[in-house]
Amino acid sequence: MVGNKELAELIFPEVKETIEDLEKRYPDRNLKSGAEVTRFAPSPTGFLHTGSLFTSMVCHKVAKQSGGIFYVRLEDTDTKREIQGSGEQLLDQLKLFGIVPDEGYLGNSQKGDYGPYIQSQRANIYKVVIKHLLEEGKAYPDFATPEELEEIRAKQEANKLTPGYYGEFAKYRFLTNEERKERILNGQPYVIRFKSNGNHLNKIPVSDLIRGDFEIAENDLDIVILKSDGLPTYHFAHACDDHFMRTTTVIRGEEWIASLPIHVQLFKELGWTAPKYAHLPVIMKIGENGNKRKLSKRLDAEAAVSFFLEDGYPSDALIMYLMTIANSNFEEWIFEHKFEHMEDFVFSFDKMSLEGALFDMGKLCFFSREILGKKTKEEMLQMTLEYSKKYNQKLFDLVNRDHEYFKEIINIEREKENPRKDYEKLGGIYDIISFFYKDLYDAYIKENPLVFNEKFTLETVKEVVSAMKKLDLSLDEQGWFNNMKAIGDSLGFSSDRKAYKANPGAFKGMTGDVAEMLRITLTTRKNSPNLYYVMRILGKEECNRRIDLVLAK
RNA sequence: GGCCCAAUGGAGAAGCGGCUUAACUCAUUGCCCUCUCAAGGCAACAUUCACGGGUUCGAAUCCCGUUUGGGUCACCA
Repeated sequence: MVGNKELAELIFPEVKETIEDLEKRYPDRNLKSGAEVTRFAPSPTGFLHTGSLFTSMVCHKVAKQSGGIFYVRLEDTDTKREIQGSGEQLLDQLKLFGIVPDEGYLGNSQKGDYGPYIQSQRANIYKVVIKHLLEEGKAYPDFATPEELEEIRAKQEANKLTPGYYGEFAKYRFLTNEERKERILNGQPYVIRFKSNGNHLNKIPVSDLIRGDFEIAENDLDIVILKSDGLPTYHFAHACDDHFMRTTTVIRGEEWIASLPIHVQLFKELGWTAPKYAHLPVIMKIGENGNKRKLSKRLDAEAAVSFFLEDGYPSDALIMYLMTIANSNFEEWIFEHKFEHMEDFVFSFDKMSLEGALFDMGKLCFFSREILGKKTKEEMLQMTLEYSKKYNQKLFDLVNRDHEYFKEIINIEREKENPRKDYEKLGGIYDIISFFYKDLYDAYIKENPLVFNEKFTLETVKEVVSAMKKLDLSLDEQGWFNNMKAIGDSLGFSSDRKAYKANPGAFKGMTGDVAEMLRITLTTRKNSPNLYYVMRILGKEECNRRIDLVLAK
């Protein structure tokens, strides 16, 4: 007669520790009441997803605002999908968004008393727990081959039964320990499954911080807890790790709701208190078929956090945008606080929408312009340098020609009450400011025709532009403008808007038309920063040189 | 298909039985101001809350059904 203990010993002869040992090694955290311990638990399977950033932001926020702990745990149990180095990159990118773990996996190192924080290094911990389960008869080795599993599934489908390894279909759960021992001794491969005592006809109450209370069918599947490679599955690792790492609140995507019965059961059978759960809605996008679907890394550029980094959206803009999705009252709050100190905002789960929001690029751009507009010229220089060095060589070289010149340009109508907001991302700066640089302007003029308002003949344009050479740049802005108005008037361009509107036929145009011609001449574009400052930066000589260039065309 | 969740404008949403002729923000459109933008100011944009029933003196709010959308059913997480 082979007992459970003997079987457990046969499977895990090297495991000497007990659950009690683990409980002692990982004692309750000594935190003030109300302090939440949260975790972000990514798999090193690729780059940081926007949805993961969203989740980690919420985890981080909840821990920080409660005086708790936020840690990162690397879930690298799927060795087949693992991408080398992606764990480090995940942490690097998180950091760019101000999400820095208090403990756990830090990329190149680990920190904290509840580690290791990399699941593949926790194999012995899982084995201790599984050995215990084996001893209690709550787990068993399963020798089913993929073919057998497929057979079971086919049979279930043919009979319109729920697919899965459960009840009578869980054929190896009925083996005697003798039979198990024999197969193991024969070297037959196996996994360890949890022996479910649930019935899917029973409803169990579950609780979610966002969705409230509801009922789900009890789990009756004998789920795999230890794969044949000796590593645990997500469900089991979740129970063990979040128990021994003393997580108070598990915050994860809503795709996990369906497996909640498994987790509830695992915690119950292990005799542990389950953590609180918050299942976050997923960020969506309208798909090709017109329906909503999850942001897809393969289909949607904005699904990868690197996309925003590469284009140079400021990290706080993305975080602010994500927070508006997370908490509906955040927007009003951040407006009141003039887009500053968002760390003071108090997040709450019940202000969270239950439905997945559509990713709104336009709104992100709004936040981005707002934030970039508030930076000082020094900050802009630093940010642009930092960004372009990594992602935009062309811009990097341009800025490095002359830092002071760049600051002068970028500072036009900045650092005032209502600053300009025409930079929506750092990556867009090059196109907006390149005309300031003589060689780039010349190169452009050489290759491209300037497009003036077709209302006016080329002769008119030349007449006006040429007259602009007389503009006095030593005047202040108002004086300069009056100067331009006067010149315009003398050429038949009304400086009196009302007079012009009352009798448009009496004039060639308005001062606005004059300004536009000059602007296009000097900047090649219809839109540019404040013309007065543009001209001051360019200097009288360069302005006139450009005018002559255009006149000669 | 089974199970679970959800449904307010172009988007994010407030709303928790009477204070709602549905807040706020983005977007869009018009007007004012204006050298272009930006900013600012003023308007417009859901006569109605997916639909149908019910409860109630009273429903976007509660209940039921329908529809639609999302999630999930692995030795992936």
